[in-house]
Amino acid sequence: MKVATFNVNSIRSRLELVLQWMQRESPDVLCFQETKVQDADFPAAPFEEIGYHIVFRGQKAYAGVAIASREEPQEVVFGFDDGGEPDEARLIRAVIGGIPVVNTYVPQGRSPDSPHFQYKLEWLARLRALFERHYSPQDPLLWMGDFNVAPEPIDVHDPKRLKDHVDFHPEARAALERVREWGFVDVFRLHHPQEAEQYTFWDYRVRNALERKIGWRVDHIWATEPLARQCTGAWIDVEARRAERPSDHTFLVAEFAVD
DNA sequence: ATGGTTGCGCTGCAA
Repeated sequence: MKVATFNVNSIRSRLELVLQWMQRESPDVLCFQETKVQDADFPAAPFEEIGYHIVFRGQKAYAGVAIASREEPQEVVFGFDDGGEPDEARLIRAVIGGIPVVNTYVPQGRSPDSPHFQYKLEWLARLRALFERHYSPQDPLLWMGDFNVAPEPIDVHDPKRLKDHVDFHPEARAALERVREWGFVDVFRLHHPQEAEQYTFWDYRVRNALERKIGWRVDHIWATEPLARQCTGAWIDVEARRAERPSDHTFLVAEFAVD
């Protein structure tokens, strides 16, 4: 099973890039974030035409998530079910080919002194509680998406300078670590331990960021142990960031030896 | 690089 995640930064602006990538790479599951479109305007037909099911939940202008899959997704649920703000445009879960998949667009947080940053920290705590409620670390489970956190110093281009950035803040890293402790393995790091300058996001505002290696590894594919043991490889498709009208993120891919 | 770019949807906001 081949799975991938991509923050598209508008599914409508990135439609051709995405469809071409899918036809070339033929993933079984592809999770999207920042689709930036309300459900009534989501371009579902093009995905169906190339042989994929697509489920999505979005809103006007910001956020929005979707999952494309070869097999029909089962048990599709949007948002949190803990009685708080469901935040449906940031969280989709489903069971695909018998494996539960959770796709998240974790809130960015804007700045460390902002209420939005507190919301981000709470959001990650709520997500751990959701994993505790619905899943077991002893069973196969995939968590993938834009986590908006670079876990370790090796995952950013300048860890000293970026320590107060919301995507590399000690509190954000600790909040993500709390979720990881529940029972996840970062399958990219599993296959590329200590490999530096492996990024999935480069800010549009930084000129020649890709060439200058000014990036962040904030998109992730994490699996529970029994599934991680079956992971045969993981990689970042840097070429897709060199496309004509690229997203500011790129595709992260992983393969598993399961049917 | 306390600058810069992109997308949405119409004016400035989010990232």
